[in-house]
Amino acid sequence: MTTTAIVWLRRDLRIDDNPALNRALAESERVIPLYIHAPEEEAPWQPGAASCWWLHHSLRALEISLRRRGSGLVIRRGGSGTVLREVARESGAGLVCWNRLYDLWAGPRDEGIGKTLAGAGIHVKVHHGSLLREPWDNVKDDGSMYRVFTPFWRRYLLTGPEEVPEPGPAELPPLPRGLGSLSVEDLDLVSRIPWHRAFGDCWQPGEAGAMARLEDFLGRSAVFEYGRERDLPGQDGVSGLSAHLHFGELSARQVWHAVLQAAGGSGGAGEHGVPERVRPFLRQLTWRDFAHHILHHEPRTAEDPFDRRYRSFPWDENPELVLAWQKGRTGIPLVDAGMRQLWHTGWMHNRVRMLAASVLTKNGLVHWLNGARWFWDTLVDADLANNTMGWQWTAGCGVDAAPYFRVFNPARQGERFDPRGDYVRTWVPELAAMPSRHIHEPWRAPEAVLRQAGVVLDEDYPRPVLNLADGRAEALRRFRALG
DNA sequence: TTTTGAGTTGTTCGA
DNA sequence: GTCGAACAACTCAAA
Repeated sequence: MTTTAIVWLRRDLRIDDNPALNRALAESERVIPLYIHAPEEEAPWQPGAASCWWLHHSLRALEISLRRRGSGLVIRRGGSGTVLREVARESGAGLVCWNRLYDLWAGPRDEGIGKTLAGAGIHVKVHHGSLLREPWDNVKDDGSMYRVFTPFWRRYLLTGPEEVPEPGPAELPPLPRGLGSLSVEDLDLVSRIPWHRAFGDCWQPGEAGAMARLEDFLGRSAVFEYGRERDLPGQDGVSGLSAHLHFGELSARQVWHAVLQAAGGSGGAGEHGVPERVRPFLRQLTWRDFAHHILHHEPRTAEDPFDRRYRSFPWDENPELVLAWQKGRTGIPLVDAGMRQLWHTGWMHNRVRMLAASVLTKNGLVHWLNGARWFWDTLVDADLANNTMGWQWTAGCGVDAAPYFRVFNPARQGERFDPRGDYVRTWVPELAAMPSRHIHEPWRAPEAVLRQAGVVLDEDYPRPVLNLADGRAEALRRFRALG
């Protein structure tokens, strides 16, 4: 029996259902939970500012709960391979366990580190802990990847059940004495510019916060209304678990099984193991697996259109539009509401993400990567697989993408999904007194209505900085020319 | 082997 | 006001 094992924690910042941690505990007497800060290894997609804020708080939460169980968290900085060898040497560890990451930079890096450690006589165990299934497990009969979601999802239903989560330890062995560690603060993750000051009111990073959110989502039965409510940004109809899932504060498996349990389903093999009333939500959860499936099989798509024809698409440079879009000053209320919610809370409702992306790429003809990079920096749930898939879907160049002619109309979207204007009123307070009929198109409102609402266009709130109809027509021309 | 039908998230136009 | 058609091309699995 190996006496000391290192658990290399990355984006599995939890104690429950952590296969690497359980493995280390099963095979050794002493266990060292280790976090290595090496953002430069993640280039060119180093964590953005909002992600770093989340990471800071998540690490603190993890450290506290590890200590409560009798252990602690060792934090180091430097090349991951080097630090792992150092800590192994200092502690005499003969085993390193981790849960797999799927990012393009992580695969080769981890494989290299695994070989180096093995060469130094250290055992390595790699586990599956982030997705419902490994990206290579849910493939077509001929072994190739899926390009359409529905068949991918159908296969989940037919070939379930999903793995059951493993309970985590109630107690942990103490850390070996004398192991040096940085503090979370030393990592300097939180920007000195306090633009994230409201994040703490919205989010509780860490395993306990993740569990509380899941329990709330299930407890108030929102999961059963998800099919209807998830599209309404002014309502509390979604789970809000995205960032928790990204950092692995809870696993997709835990969510899957908790939902099934709440629905009283067996979760057994065959489609009927998944009750109808939780299918809409579990289907969305499976989209996360699908995004990782795509990026695993086509890693180039983080920056290159999945549909290669789009490489020659004539995007426009439009820095003024990009700036207005980022600041939530486009003059299109629903888009501005979303962009301000993003800036303020580090998160945006998915319905509005699609609209904001559609306006930037299809009305504004700006390359989707401009939007993807902004989201990357400002979203607390920024995830390369999800972000890439979402932006390429909207731009029309991705897997199972929106057809080029599907261009969202912000006013129509507002009527359908924010009919009373609640969401706009919350995030664009200068329009709060506008009547619902006109709130999504203030530039078309009669003078008297504007006056009554106390809105002076271009002073209190801008007119649209782009002509939606012209942009749409031009986009359709260019997309058609591509075919 | 070939055919067929369906496929996350939409809008506009004309009858 | 409501309704269907048009706006492509391609993937996938079942027949």
